[in-house]
Amino acid sequence: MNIQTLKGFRDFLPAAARKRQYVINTLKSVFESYGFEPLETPTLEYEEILAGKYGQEGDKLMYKFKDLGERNVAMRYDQTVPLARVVAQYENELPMPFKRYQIQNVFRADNTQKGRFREFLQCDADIVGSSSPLSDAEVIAVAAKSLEKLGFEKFKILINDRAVFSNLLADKRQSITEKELPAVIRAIDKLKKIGKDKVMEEIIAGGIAPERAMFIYQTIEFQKPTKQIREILKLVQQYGIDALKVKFDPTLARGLDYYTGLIFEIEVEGYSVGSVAGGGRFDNLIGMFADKQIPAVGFAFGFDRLIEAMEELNLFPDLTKVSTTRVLVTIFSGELMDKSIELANYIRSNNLNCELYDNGDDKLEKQIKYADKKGIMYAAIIGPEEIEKDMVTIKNLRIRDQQTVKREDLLKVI
RNA sequence: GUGGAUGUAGUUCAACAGUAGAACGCCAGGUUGUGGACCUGGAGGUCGCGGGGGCAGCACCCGUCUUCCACCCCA
Repeated sequence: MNIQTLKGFRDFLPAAARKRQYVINTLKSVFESYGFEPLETPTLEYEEILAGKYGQEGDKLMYKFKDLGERNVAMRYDQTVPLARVVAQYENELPMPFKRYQIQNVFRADNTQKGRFREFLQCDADIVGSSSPLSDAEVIAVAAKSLEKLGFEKFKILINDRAVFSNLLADKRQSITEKELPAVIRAIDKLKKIGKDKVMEEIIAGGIAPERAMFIYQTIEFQKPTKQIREILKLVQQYGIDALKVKFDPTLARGLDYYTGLIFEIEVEGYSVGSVAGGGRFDNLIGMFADKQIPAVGFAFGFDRLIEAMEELNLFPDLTKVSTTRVLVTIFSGELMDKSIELANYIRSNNLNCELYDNGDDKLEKQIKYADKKGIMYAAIIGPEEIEKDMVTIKNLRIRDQQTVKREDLLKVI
């Protein structure tokens, strides 16, 4: 038997898991401060719910199988389609607008690569049922405030309006068809990565004549902000986001086909791998299960990139390197074990995380080594000397210092 | 799905076709009441897996899987 994790799946050992939870908790607190509420949906859905919602590629990458009841099921592929299902299924029970955040794993049977896994965490926040620009501004603000809360100082919010692209359709001179548009958008989306020339090549390769491709490209490049965008820009500032951080970028495209209005991406200065968040308005998507269209706007954090960027910029507080255990109570000997158990209970009853070493036969040296390795701040020792005086020795492993105190005074020390 | 690399001790890596090694980590002792240093000793390897040619394979050939990187696509 090979002991290993499945391709594209990961373990998170305590040090890494703590960091992830720190980020998750921070995001939750910001989301909730704006009135977003948690939503959880099942890992498995009926296949027909998910099938065909993500295009050809998506169908290929979806984990699908038959369960023991012979039902055709598929694993959560993103959080937007389940959201649409929930909105349709509980339409009358949910407050509208429905503001929810969702932080769950999604599964894609994609080939692995740097920063790409088969199970990964998505952090979405969306507002369903509002077409107000205030909602557009709010999701941008929530994303920006989240980053600030995590310690990011320098980042850039690029925003654009998909209308820029749909206007191309209306423009007779370019005679671009609805069918050609997604490919053009995908090509332009790569601008930063591959440069203008390659983008032109790709548009042309998609079957559009060179002059026409150039015309399309230039039309986009010199677009002015739409009225919607100007409105949103203004509101975002009122939400307390530094205007210098927000920039209109007509060449911002975002690959996903379903965006209808606002689109935005956030790039962190000093982290070049890519954007850490992205989102936009998708007024025609939620309605795929309901009997009517319901507008929506939202965004998602690329969780792994967020972690990576924080790592590179050193934004994790020391806390995340430290054990959640505050005190390790050592056991001096089997005979004195009772005293240690009692002490551990006492510390715990005072709301401090306290761990009792679980083998009284181990040497004190080994017990303290354990505490040190685990990053525990204090070690408590109760031996014959302490018992005689009815005291306890508390050792600070950080500053290599220790003192012997009365039990009542213990809490003042730690 | 396509292409390129990769796999040897817990970890990071060595080893000309001819007896598998180092560093760090781990364990024990030095130090039977005290962690990060030091000294001494020790344990630990189906050389990813399967096949092939060869007197002989960790090394060569084929297949397969893993991991990594890129493309496609995407977060």
